[in-house]
Amino acid sequence: MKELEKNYNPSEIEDKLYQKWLDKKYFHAEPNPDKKPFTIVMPPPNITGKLHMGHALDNTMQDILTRYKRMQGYEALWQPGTDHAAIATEVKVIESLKEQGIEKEDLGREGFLEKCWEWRREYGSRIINQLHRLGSSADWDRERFTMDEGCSKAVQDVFLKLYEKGWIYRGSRIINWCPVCGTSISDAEVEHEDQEGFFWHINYPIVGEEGRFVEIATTRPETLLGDTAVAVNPEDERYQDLVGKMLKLPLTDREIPVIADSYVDREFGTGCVKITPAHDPNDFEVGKRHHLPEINILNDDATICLPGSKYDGMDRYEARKAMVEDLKAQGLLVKVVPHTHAVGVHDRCGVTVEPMIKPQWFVKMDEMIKPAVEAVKNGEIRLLPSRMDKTYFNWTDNIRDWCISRQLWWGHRIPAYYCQDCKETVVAAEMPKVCPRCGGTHFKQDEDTLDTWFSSALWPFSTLGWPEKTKDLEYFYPTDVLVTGYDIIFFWVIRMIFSGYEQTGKAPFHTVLFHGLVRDSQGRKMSKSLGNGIDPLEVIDKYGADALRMTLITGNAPGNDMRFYWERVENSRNFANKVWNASRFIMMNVEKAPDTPVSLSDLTMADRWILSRANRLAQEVTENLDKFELGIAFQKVYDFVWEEFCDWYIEMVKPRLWKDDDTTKAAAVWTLKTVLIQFLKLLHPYIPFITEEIFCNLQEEEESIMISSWPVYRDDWNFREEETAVETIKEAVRAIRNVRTSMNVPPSKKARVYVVSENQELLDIFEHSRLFFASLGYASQVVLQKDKTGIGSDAVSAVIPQAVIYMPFAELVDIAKETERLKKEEERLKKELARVDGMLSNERFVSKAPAAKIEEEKEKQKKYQQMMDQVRQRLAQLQNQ
RNA sequence: GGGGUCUUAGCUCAGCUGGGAGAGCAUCUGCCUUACAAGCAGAGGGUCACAGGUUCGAGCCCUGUAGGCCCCACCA
Repeated sequence: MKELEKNYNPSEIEDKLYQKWLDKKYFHAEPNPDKKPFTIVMPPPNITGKLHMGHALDNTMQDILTRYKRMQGYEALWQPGTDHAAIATEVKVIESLKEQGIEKEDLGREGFLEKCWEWRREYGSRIINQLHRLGSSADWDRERFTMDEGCSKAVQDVFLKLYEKGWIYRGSRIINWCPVCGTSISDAEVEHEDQEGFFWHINYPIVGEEGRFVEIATTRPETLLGDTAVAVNPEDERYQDLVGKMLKLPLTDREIPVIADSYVDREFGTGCVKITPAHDPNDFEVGKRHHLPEINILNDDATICLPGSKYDGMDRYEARKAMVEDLKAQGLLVKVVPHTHAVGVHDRCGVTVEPMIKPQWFVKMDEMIKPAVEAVKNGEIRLLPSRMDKTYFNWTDNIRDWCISRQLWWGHRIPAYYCQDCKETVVAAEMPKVCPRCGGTHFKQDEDTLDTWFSSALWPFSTLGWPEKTKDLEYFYPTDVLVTGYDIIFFWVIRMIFSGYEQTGKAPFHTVLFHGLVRDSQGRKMSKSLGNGIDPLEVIDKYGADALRMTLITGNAPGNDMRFYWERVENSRNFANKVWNASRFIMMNVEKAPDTPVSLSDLTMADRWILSRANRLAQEVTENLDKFELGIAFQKVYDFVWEEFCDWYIEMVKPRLWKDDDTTKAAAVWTLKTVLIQFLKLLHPYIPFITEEIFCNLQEEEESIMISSWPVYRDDWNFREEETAVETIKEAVRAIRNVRTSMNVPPSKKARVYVVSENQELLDIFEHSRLFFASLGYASQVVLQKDKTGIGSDAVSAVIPQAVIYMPFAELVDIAKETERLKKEEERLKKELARVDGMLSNERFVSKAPAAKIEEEKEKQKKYQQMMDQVRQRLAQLQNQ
């Protein structure tokens, strides 16, 4: 047994303990037929990432669940890894190359990829090391990477399978194009933000009808160059005669038809819509319906592409300006109206995306999504909090095909090969030798790579060895819980679910536990641009990982965002210190009864009380954890440790430890140690470091708390009577302290305390607790009796249920003050009685409420009435003085 | 336009299936009591946004109103 430092100092022990856990391989999981598996797959952080509060929260939650299950005897696997993060990594590498004056293209594909791998080798594990600091008990021996050999094989297999099935196809469709990143992106990667812009009203002259125009309104005048029609609603009387006529497209020499399509809203704008099939998703659909030509007017960098035109080569916004000027000059600009509208921007770079028609690869979603919808509907997969269901279905109900090709180099290359002789497409694991159509032997692989999320979608099973039928896969899959932020439900969660069903025939997990965002103290999102981010590592340095973990897990309901306050970290640190000092106290006293055998029958009332409380605590905490109520479970242990154990039990036990000849000393020591170990175990998943440090200093039988057994409820530790008895004593002590404080009696001044009650059982309770009741109640002597014999009329009193407590403070008694105090008590009791009486005299309550509830209220009525009688007696007494 | 969510003590938030309003911080008053001043003992402070409804009983369930936040969405 080691003596502990006075204050808990996390930095001294955390690294040492983490290293011990690693050395002992406690985090490692292997298929074990004697145990049940429990699996969590870690959302793979980007290799470009740096640990932020979101990661800290996410991983703390996963660690809590993993450690809990491990202690419960499960073969607990927390599967870690990192994500190649295609765009983010390319951007980083390109940046670092630029600093050296090198362009991506200079290196060529191979050269550039080599740089990416180099970058990954250098920085890719940084975030993993940061996760170590948190105490994460993931199985690092199994660390995976979305572009490692196995995961890449999984990606390729899935691609080939879906292609064969016809669910992956290549097509020229309208997609979102990021002109800065130079790649297509999926719908999910487009963020809509309201921007203040204008509505430009433009007149298109009607061919052959001099002086007659059709007025259209647009927010993007530059797209006019790609117009191939103007549409009106077929029901719109105003424009009936126009349908079929031709219009002269301004600034060009083209003529375009007026068509009728019900897509047009008669009420909005002028009721005439310019149709640009190549640069607007709606117009694209309209164009398909009416077989309109699609004219692409943009280059990949969003400059105008219209050879021969004066606008050719201009930036899109420059061209807009120039064209508006020209229209004005020609008298075709009718008016300009300010207009706020939603603009799609790329979520990575914030640049306005351009819808464009490009040949891309897509995943057909309509069939594949079905089992994923069904699974959440029938509860096979449970989303927590359950309100996430709506968000989920909103997406699945409106799902569109998924654009999976990216014009990037860093990523899984699409396994499609084009015959250079006949343009035949061959999708295969390797480059084909001979073209099945023309017999040609020259092939070129598709230049594109896959959306990063395509590989993330396979993460729960690709990390376990799929598509091979590995032992790991068989044992650990399906995984159990997925813990992640609600912000990636569309990107990742849904895609894992449909991929899991499609590829493995099973749900990848049965529960998804969502958490919210960690915001700053003003409720703002933490962001680089605001500079308001708080570095979790800084928190760990200052207050310890345990304090950070507690802060992140408490004071917030599941799935809700939370604010980060340093004050809350301090409170967490204080709790850690409290646990530390309680343990210190116990260690300082254990040798007072070393190795004395103790049986339950040796325990005193107080011992049984705290043991019983600790017993039920374990039961409740287990229930809460099983329901994934991590914060509630922790709060319960927190309250137990601080209030019941430290503020009450330790104080109760002190006189027994100080007294040399106390016969119950061994029982006290045993109880202290037993309850301490009990709650250390309950706390360990939350605060792994401090609990391990204490546990190892406290005992020698077990080498680590993290592989010790989780407390279970035991019938022989259930002592209801003692619990009630101690509650009575606590009430009496509180009453005494209250009286003393209101009279300004200093703690140093002890007083004789009389407990007067006609109830012998009650007196017995006080008899049994004489020793600690005296110390907690600042009593020089405790006198128990059935009447007021020997108590001066000038003693102060406090009424508790079924008893009155008297303290002779003759010289301190202020009759007026005493009366005031009792009047206040009378008022309180009056209110209580009025409430109870009101309920019980309500016929409808008595006839309809459950019997137990009625009985409960009757008991209360009795208790309050009895206390009221005592208070009034006492008041009468005072008045006679 | 659709959906979600929030409105509870000065601040930040809990409050599980409806049965006497809670925590931390802050404030006030005493205490360096031999584990802890990162502590101990006490105190003050709330028409649970508003209006209806269901119920014996509503912070909790239903409807509506106001305000805040978020997500989704092809009104040019």
